[in-house]
Amino acid sequence: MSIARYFDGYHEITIPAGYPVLHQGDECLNYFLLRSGSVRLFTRAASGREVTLYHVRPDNICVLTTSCLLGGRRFPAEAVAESELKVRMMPKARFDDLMETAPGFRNAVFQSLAQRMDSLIQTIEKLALQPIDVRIAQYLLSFDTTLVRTTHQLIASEVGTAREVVSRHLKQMADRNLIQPERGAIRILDPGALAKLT
Amino acid sequence: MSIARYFDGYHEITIPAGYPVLHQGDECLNYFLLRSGSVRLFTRAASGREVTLYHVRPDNICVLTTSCLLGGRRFPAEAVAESELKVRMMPKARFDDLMETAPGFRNAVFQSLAQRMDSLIQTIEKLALQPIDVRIAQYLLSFDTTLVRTTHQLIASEVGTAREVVSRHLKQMADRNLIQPERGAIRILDPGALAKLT
DNA sequence: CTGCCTTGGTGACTTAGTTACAGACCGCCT
DNA sequence: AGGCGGTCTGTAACTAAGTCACCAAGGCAG
Repeated sequence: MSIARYFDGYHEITIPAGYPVLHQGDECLNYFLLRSGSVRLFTRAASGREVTLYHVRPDNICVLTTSCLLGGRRFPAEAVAESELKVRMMPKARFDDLMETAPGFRNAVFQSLAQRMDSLIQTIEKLALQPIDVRIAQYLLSFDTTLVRTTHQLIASEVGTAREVVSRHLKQMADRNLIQPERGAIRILDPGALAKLT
Repeated sequence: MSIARYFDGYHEITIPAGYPVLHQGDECLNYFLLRSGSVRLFTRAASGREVTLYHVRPDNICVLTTSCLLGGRRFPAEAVAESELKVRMMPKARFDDLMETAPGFRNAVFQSLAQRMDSLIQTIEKLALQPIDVRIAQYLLSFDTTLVRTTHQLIASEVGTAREVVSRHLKQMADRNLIQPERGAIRILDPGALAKLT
C-alpha cells in the first residue's frame, strides 16, 4: 500500500535538477516524500571519486533521512536532484505520531527500510564480487531504453570505479558493436549480447 | 535502552561455533536475539570469493532477519556462528504484537535498522574508495588486542578481496615491522604506524 | 609416522585504478 | 561568425589489485 496519502495536505515544493538536496553531515529535521523526479545518493572520497549508494524514486520516502532522524545521526551521504523534484515534507513530530498510531504507515516505513537494506547488500556484492564490465552492462540495461542519456563519469559513480576505466570498457564494447557511444549518451545496439555478459 | 528484556522467558538455545545458522534463500520464521557469541553474515560468489556484510554481536537482534520477515523475503546472505552462540527466538506473531503495542521495542528495532544501514553504507564506501592496505589495517586494529586470531582467508572476506592479495600486503607490513605473522594469528607490533595508514 | 587438511607463500599474468594529458563538442558572448 | 570556457571523451604509461597455478609448512587423526 502506498505511503503517499499520509502526506496529503502537506505543502509541495519544487527543486530544480542538479540541486544538492543534502550534504554529508547535514541535520535532518523533516521526513520527505518524493512525488516526482529522482534523487541520487552517493559518497565522495577526498580524491573526488564517488560511489552511488542508491536512488530515491517517486512515492519513496528517503529511508536515509528516516534512519538519520531515528538514530539522531547526521546525514551520511550527499544527495543531489537528478531531475526536477516535487517533494512533500512532514515534520518529525507528525511522523512520530503516525508511527505510533497508524499501523499502515509504520508498515510502509518498515518495508522501505527492508527494501533499501536489500539493495545496499546487492551493491556490496556487486562491488566486491563482480567484474566491471558486468556492472556496466547491468547499469546500461537497467534503463529499458536503447538510448541511455548518461556520461562516463556518471556510470563510473554508479558502478563504483573511475571514469577512465569506464571509457576503456565502453570502447571495447563499441569495438564489439554492442553499443555506440554518443556525446552525453550511449546507444545500445545489442541488448542480448550485453545481457549475456551479466 | 536494551531490547533484551522483551526476550525474557523465551527459551535459550546453544549453537556450536562454525554452525551455518542461515543460508541464502532460507525462510525466516522467528526473530532472534543474540545473547552471547558472534555471527558473521556474508555472501559468496560462484568463484568462492566472499564478502562479509557485517557481524551480529550480543544484545543485537539480527536486522536482516527482521527485514526479511517484514518484507516477506528470503534471507539474502549466509550466516555462520563465529563462536558458540546463545540465542533466544521469538515467534513472528509476538514480534508483530510488540511492534504494535510497545513503543520502546519498536524504537529499539528501528535503531537497529538505522545503525545497520549506516554500517552497510560505510562498507560500500570502503570497498569502492579505500585501498586494500588501509582496509586491512582498520580490520586488524578493530580488535583492540595485539594478537588477532584470524586467517588470511578471513581477512580477505572481511575487506572484500582475495586471499593472495591479503598475504602480499601482510608480508609488506611484516617487512616494515608493523606486524608479525603467526599461523592462524597476526601479532600487531606497531599499532601507531598501522593507524597512520588509515 | 604417515597422510591429509588447513593455512600461508609466491611467480606470472590479467584486470582495474591513477596520473597526466589532449582533443572534441557545446553553449554563450560579442 | 568567431572565440572562449566548460563539460565530456580518449588514451598512454604506470601502479595496484585480482586470478591462476602451484608448492610448502604446520598440525591433527588414524
